[in-house]
Amino acid sequence: MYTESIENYLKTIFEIQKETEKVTTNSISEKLGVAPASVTSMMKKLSEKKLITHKRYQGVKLTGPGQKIALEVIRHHRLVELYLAEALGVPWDQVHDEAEKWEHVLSEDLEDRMDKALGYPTRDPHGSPIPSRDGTLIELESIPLVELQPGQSGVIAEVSDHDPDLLRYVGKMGLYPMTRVEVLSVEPFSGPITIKVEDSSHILGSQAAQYVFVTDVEPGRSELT
Amino acid sequence: MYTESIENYLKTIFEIQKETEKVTTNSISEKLGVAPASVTSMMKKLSEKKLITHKRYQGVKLTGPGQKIALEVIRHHRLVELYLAEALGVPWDQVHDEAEKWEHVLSEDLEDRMDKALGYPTRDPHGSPIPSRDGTLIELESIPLVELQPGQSGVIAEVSDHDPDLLRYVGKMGLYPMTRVEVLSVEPFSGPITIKVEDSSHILGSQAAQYVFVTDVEPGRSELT
DNA sequence: ATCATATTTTAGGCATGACTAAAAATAGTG
DNA sequence: CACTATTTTTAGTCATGCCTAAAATATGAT
Repeated sequence: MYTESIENYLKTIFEIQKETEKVTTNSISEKLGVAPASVTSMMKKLSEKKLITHKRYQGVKLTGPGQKIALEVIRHHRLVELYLAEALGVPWDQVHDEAEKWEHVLSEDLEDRMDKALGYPTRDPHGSPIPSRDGTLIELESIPLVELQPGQSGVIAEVSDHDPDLLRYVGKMGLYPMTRVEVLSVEPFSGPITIKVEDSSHILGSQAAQYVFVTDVEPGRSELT
Repeated sequence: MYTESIENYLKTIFEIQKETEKVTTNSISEKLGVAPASVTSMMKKLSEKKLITHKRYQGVKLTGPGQKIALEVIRHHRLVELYLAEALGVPWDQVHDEAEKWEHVLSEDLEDRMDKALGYPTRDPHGSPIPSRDGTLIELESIPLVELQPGQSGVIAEVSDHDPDLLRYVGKMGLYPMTRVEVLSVEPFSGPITIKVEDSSHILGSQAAQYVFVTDVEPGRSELT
């Protein structure tokens, strides 16, 4: 078993790897909230354990075993998030912080029991895919809501869970995964967009619309008029 | 917030205090599985934080605040045990070990949610009382099953959860809390006893019978014949 | 009461994982 | 290409919580 700290580093590296190709010391430092020097010394340790490869000044990359562990932690995290939401009614803006703690103390047995109780789910409350037990992660093709043209509509695939305030904000509009949303208008110069969700319309800041991802994009009604 | 280590020490001191009056360095050392010297240095730290009083070579005692924290940890532990058993079907011999980890990461919010989901319970799966949120613990009057005379019967109040093997052993006989058990015979020289649980009889070692506690003791049928 | 034994404490170390400050390597700009 | 700014690493510290070995204190038997 690895320490909580190691699990967090591996998870963080995996998440950065997913969006920026090159995983730098600074990016890990920022995301994890530790000093860059602390990252370097941990990278040395992870290299020795063959969980990452690390060329001095050149960033890091997870090895097979390293990625396996990262995915296990992420599986724990997302299963717990969903469990807390479904079984205990924890609001979706709170499940992330709780899962950050639980992910490290979840036994394999309890993982299985939760998985079963939830009916072997594939998505967490924010729409992120839950890795399978053998470490397979199926990413859903999706684009940021902010990129949709007026008249286009899409189905919410995923909402970034990095900020509870954002989740509460978009949650109030009903922007949950699986919900269809139509873009009515887009203000220029990265201005707000007007959207329609379940027959009521809302104004959404472009910043927030960057963190809401949609799939299944269709031309929408305005194309037909 | 206190460290996991501090929480474990306080919980352990509370548990020893409950059964032996004087809490010695060695008893803490054994129960916690750490060297006596480690205990001494932790006692120094807990004294400075006013969580215990400590006279050199004279044992320790929890202060009010120290006991409060101990009871919070125990409340977490027992609530989690019951939750795991009820909600996820974890067998009663496994809940203790899982709860040892969960008790330290349970937020107040989740504590409340579990408490509510369970219907504000007062006993964990082993029959131990769950302290209330304000730190009140109601001990049930009970005596070891081994002290019952042939013919007497009682209701299982509590089974020690210190050994999973014991729990599996007595569980197979149906010796769960709230179950009535009758002592049919007692072999001399601390020999095994014969018991009747739900119309089937079993032989129980005296060692095990020491860890099963009963209440509501009645003379039983053999007194009437 | 004394002396051996058991208990507890002190002293000194070690691993983990964080930090700051300073040095080294890289990247960007004229 | 040189020079500055940024990034990364090294060096040295620190707190936590554990350890062993040795010293101090307490306990119990004669």
